[in-house]
Amino acid sequence: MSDTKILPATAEITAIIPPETRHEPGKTSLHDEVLSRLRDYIVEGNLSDGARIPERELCTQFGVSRTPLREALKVLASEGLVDLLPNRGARVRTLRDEDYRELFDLMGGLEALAGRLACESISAAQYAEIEALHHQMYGFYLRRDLHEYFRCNQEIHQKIVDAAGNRALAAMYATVAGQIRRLRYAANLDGKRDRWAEAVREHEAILDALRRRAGAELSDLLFKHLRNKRSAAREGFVD
Amino acid sequence: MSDTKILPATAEITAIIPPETRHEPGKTSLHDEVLSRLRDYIVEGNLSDGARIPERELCTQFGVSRTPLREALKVLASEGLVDLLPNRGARVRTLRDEDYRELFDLMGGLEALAGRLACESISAAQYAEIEALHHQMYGFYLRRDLHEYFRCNQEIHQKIVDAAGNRALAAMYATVAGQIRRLRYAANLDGKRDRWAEAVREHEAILDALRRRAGAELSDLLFKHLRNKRSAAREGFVD
DNA sequence: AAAGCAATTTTTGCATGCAAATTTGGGCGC
DNA sequence: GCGCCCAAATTTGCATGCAAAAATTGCTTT
Repeated sequence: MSDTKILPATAEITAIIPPETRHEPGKTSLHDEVLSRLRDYIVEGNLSDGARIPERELCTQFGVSRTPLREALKVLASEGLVDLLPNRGARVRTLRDEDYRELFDLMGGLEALAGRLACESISAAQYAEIEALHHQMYGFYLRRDLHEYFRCNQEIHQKIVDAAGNRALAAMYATVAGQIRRLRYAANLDGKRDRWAEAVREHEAILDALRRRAGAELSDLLFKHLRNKRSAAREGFVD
Repeated sequence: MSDTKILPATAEITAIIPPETRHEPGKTSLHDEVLSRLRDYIVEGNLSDGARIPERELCTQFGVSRTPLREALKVLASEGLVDLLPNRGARVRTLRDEDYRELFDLMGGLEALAGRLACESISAAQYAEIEALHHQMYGFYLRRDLHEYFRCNQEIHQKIVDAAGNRALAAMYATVAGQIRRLRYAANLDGKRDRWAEAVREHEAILDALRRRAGAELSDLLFKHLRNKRSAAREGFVD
C-alpha cells in the first residue's frame, strides 16, 4: 500500500469552509476564495497523487456552484498543481522523479537570483533577521530536531527571496515551492547525518557570503546548495 | 479606431471554429483555444495598456460564450497579463518601470540558470545551431539590420533555454518573456550604437563560455547581459 | 451651465440547464 | 469464469439565466 495516501479518494472534505467566511465583509470573490483554499489543500498534501478531483463533491463541500470551482481548477492547472484531462476531469498532478529534478533546479535558479539581488538591496535589519534564524536553526541541528530545523530552513530561504525585493520573482518562487512542497520527507535520519552536517556547513557559507554582500558567490552557493538538496531529496531527506 | 477585432464576428457560433479543429486528434477545448488566442493577442501588443477587455464583445469575436472566456481571463490574470478588478472587469495589465525592472532581473535569473544547465547537457548539434545563429546575427549587426538582429537574438536566448532541457524552466521563461514582449522598442538607433556593439561583445563571451561548457561563468555572463539589456531597454533599445 | 441625483441600461459574478462524452453495470456468448 | 457489447447513469463542457453591482443617462436644482 502506498503511504503517500493521506485521504482516501472518497474521503469527506467536509467543513473545510467555516460558514462565516462566506458572509464576512472582506468580500473576496468566490473564485479567489475557492482558488486559494483548494490550492492550500492540495499543496499541503491532503489529496493523494493522481486523486480524482470530483467537481460536484467539491462544490457541495465549498458551498459554491461549478462555475467558480472550474475557474479555480483552470488556474491550478496553469500552476502545475492539477492535471486537466479533456472530458475526464481534474486530477492532482503526479510528479515523477524527473519533474522533481527539474523543479529543484528551477528553485535553485530562483534562489540563486534571489541571493544575488538580496546582496544589492538587503538592509542590516533584514540581514540580522536571517542571521538570527540561522543561529536558531543551528540550535535545532544540535538538538537533532528535524522538524523545527526544517521550518527554520524554509524560513531562511523565504527571507532571502523576500530580501531580493522582486515581486515577480517572489510569485514564481511561491509557485515552484508549492509544487515541491507536496513531496513528503522521511523522518528517519539513518545514513543521512552526513548530508545534514554538510547542509549546515553550506548554510554557514551562504550566510557568510550574504554578510559580505558577495552576490555572484552567494548565487553560486545557493544553486549548488539546492542541487545537493535535490540529491538528498531522492534519499528522502531534505535539509 | 477600435480595431480590437480578432475574428470576424459571426452570428453562427457553430460555424466559427474551423471544422478541422473539432475532428482533429489534437482537439483542444474551447477554453484552451480562447486562452492561447487571447494570450497571443495580448502578448503581441494588439491591445493597449490598461485597455478594458469587454467580455461580451470578445465572446462574439471568438464565437464562444462567457464561460470559457472568463476561465481564460482568470488564467491570464494568474500569468500577470491581465488585471481583474472586482465587479469591474478585466484590463490589460499596465506594467510600470518598476515591474519591467523586476521582470528583466527575473528573466536574467532564468537565463542564468538555463546557461548553467545547458552546459551540463547540451549536445554538439545544439551548440552548432546556436553558433550558426550567432554568426547570422553578427551579419545582421554588420548590416545594421536591427529587426533581423533582434529576431536572431531572441532565438539564441530561446535555444539556450531549450538546451537546458528543463520543462518547468521553459514554461516560466515563456511566461516572463510574454510579459516583457509587450514592451515596444525604438527603431531609432541614434546614440545606441555603443550599446549595440557592447551587446555583440557580450554575446561573443556568452558563446565562448558555452563552447567551453563553463556553466558558472556562463550563468554570470547571462545575468549581467540581461542587466545591461534592462538598462538599455529604458532607453528604448534592446539587443 | 455645472453639480448633484435618480432612473435606466449595461456589465459582472455566479447558478443552473442541457447536450455530448465518459463511465458503469449488466447480459450474453464462449 | 472472462471478455465483449450496449443501455443507463454520471460527469463534463459550455451556454444561458438571473440578481446584484457598476456605468450611463437624463433630469433637476442652483
